[in-house]
Amino acid sequence: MTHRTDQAEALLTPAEVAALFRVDPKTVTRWARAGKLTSLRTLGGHRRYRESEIRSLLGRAGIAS
Amino acid sequence: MTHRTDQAEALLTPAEVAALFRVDPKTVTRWARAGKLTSLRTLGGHRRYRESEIRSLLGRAGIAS
DNA sequence: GACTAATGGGGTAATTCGGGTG
DNA sequence: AGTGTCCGAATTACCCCATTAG
Repeated sequence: MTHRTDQAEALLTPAEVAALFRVDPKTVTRWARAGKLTSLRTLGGHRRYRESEIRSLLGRAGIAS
Repeated sequence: MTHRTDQAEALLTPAEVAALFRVDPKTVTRWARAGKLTSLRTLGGHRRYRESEIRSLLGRAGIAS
């Protein structure tokens, strides 16, 4: 392995997160603004979300079905 | 030891940078053209990016706005 | 030299951003 | 307080094909 991409963490787009929660992408943006979600930014300003965090949040809601 | 990277700067390919930011490789190219990223060129004209710079930009994770 | 995957350049859809509004 | 929608502007994604990387 020549190239090391160690800290690579899976990221999700706003649309993907919105689909998982069944909400509008804009709502996901509001969650990020409110600090309820950790968001990275592309150099163009678009948000990316940590898949691990999303899964974690979804898991809690999923258990209590 | 695979390579001697003593004094050489670690470089990343467009695809690797794209994967880290969860964007299309073409988008990384646009960032380079816009001067948002430092890019070296292979003798054939393909771009390579400094891993240190990329990690620095990604390091702004966790800073929820 | 031949081969596969990736990149560059260009154009054109699809998302996202931000603010404002129900 | 929380969410969905409309708008314009900016950013990103997907399409082609010629060239480069390995």
